Amino acid sequence: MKPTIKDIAKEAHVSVTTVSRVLSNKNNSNSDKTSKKVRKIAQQLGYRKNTSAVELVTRTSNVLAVILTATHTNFSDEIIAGIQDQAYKNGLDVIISYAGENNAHRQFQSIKTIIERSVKGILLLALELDEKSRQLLIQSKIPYVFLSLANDKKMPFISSNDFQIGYQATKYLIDKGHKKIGLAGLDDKSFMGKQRISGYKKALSDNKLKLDSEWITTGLFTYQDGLNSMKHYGKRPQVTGVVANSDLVGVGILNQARKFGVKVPRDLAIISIDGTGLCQIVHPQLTSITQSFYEMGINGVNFLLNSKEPRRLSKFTSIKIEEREST
Amino acid sequence: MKPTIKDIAKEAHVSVTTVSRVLSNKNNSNSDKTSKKVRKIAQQLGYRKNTSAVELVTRTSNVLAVILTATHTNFSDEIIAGIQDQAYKNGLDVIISYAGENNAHRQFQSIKTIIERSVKGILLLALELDEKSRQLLIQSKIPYVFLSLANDKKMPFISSNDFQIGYQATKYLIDKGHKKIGLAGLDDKSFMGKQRISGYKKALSDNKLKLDSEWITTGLFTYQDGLNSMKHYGKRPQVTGVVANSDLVGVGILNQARKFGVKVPRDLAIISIDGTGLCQIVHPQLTSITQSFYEMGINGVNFLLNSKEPRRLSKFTSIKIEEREST
DNA sequence: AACAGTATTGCAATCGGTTACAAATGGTGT
DNA sequence: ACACCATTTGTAACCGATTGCAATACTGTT
Repeated sequence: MKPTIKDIAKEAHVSVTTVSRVLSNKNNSNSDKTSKKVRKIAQQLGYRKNTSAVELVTRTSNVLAVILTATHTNFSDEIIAGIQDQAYKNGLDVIISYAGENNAHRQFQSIKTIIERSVKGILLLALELDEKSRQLLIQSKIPYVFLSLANDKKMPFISSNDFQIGYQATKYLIDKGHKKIGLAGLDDKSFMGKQRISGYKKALSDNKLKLDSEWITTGLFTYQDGLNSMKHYGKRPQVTGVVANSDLVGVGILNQARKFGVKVPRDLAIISIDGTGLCQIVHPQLTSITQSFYEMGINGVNFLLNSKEPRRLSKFTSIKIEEREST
Repeated sequence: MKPTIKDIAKEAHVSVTTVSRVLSNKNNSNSDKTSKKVRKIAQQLGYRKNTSAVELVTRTSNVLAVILTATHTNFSDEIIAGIQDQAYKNGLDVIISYAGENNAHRQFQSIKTIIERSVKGILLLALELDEKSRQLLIQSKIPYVFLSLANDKKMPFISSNDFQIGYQATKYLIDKGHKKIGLAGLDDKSFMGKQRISGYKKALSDNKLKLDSEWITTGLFTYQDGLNSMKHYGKRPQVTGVVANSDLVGVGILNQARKFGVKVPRDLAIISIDGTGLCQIVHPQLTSITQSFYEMGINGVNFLLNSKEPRRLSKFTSIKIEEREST
């Protein structure tokens, strides 16, 4: 049987109270001698705290939960790194749960499991919640924050400003002299997609450029969507520049362009949104609007730690343009 | 305050025992009428089980823990997908903890945290444990299994047969007519590295080919190691074929070769070990020894579920060669 | 030596569930 | 009406920690 504080208490001829105080570092009130003795015996017995018991009695837990989709958002690693680092600094543990992809049931299950562990906070990564899961989450009263995906439901989030992303990316190509600019691979049903489209349109109209709705291709930010977009633009592309809505889309466009014999950047300029490592290992390297994913993770944790009462939050992290070889 | 079974009991005019039985589906012994009533009230009150309490009293948990490094992450997604799917089928929850990269302290911390939650089993992904962490893990008596990384310490693992990987990859190039074959980017200190080197050497000697130790470059399976390896091989490469020890290494070699004006596969053939999606989105697409990562995840979970008493396991999952454009 | 004041320690209740065992209830056959 | 057994329900102990409060042990002062 695994040793408990009772065993230690017996061995050390003290009460469990004393053992508990020593082992949870309330050392302001125990003598050095006793502390040392208790710690030594705990060590000898190979004692491990039972977290369930602690959480039960203290009614708190020092765990942050991250929920993400399995959809291969290749930037989630960066966000998670930020979360982990910041959590670690604050003595918190992190547990991660994959909610399947677009599987409402699994999503619900995942959130339910998390809630039943009464974690300290929940970070939702690039996750679009269906209504039922959303109710569950709100009802739980556990602080939460969406990362990387904003939303229009008045739920707290930290993300890039997607209007700005759409605007800046487009503006960048305009400044390079392009007049026919595509926007590829985004989900025009999502809040994020709408924002980017608005930014894109605004940049065009601000510069007195007309827009052809054929230039916008929809999708779910995947590699395949990139290929499809390029096929749509054609061998003699109807656009001279394109804003790829994820790095994978960018690479897809790039590869299909190569197949078509369309030279990048000579015949087609590409600017890719995200700026993950992928941009640098393809050829030509992709110019990108780089998001501050790591920072999103950091900020997300900070927000949860300071939110005693549920409060509103809409925070944008910075974006920057990194020019590489595709423009 | 969050409702407990006591609240439900009061509301339903039954005892907590009854509520507990209903809500944990021991319905073999409760009347339908009571069950329905209890469930309805639980629903109304927005009741959520307190997992800590359950785990405390039952002394079990239905959680599997995954520990991984931040390092060679580009195949861990596949393994995790396998783990998740299989865990889900068995009604288990999965929590994931990143142990930092090569940070012994963080590794130890991570394992300690997991153990204190007394999970049902631990899956260690591509993780090389230092001695202290290893002791802790063994001492905990919790079933565990290493995935993707074999080891010589008599600890259970599921991985590919790295000797075979080294052998097959080399043999493949030999069959293509290559006589000077490099082995790039592996850690020759690790068990895995040693196995691959043995396989590589055996394939050469079986075919009466001599070996030049300059052809083996060491590293930690990173993109940068790929670049370095190619720089080492030179503009007029001393090898005509190379076995890249990870997809990232393969891409690194590819890109540096392009910079050198070395044409792949004409001047240099590349076969890459892992076979993740990356192989298909670079140009030319990389031929690969593809590992069964998803299957590793499945098998890992199954092993943990069947291991009442800690037992030995050395299981190899299948590998296959997928020919693409780089050879 | 007595006493106040402070530093340590221990008692016992508590967190929210589960479960062995006992008690109550209900149905059946005679 | 009663014995008998099966079904359903309840009582109370327990899991392993934390913590308010009371009890005890020390310390220095007069």
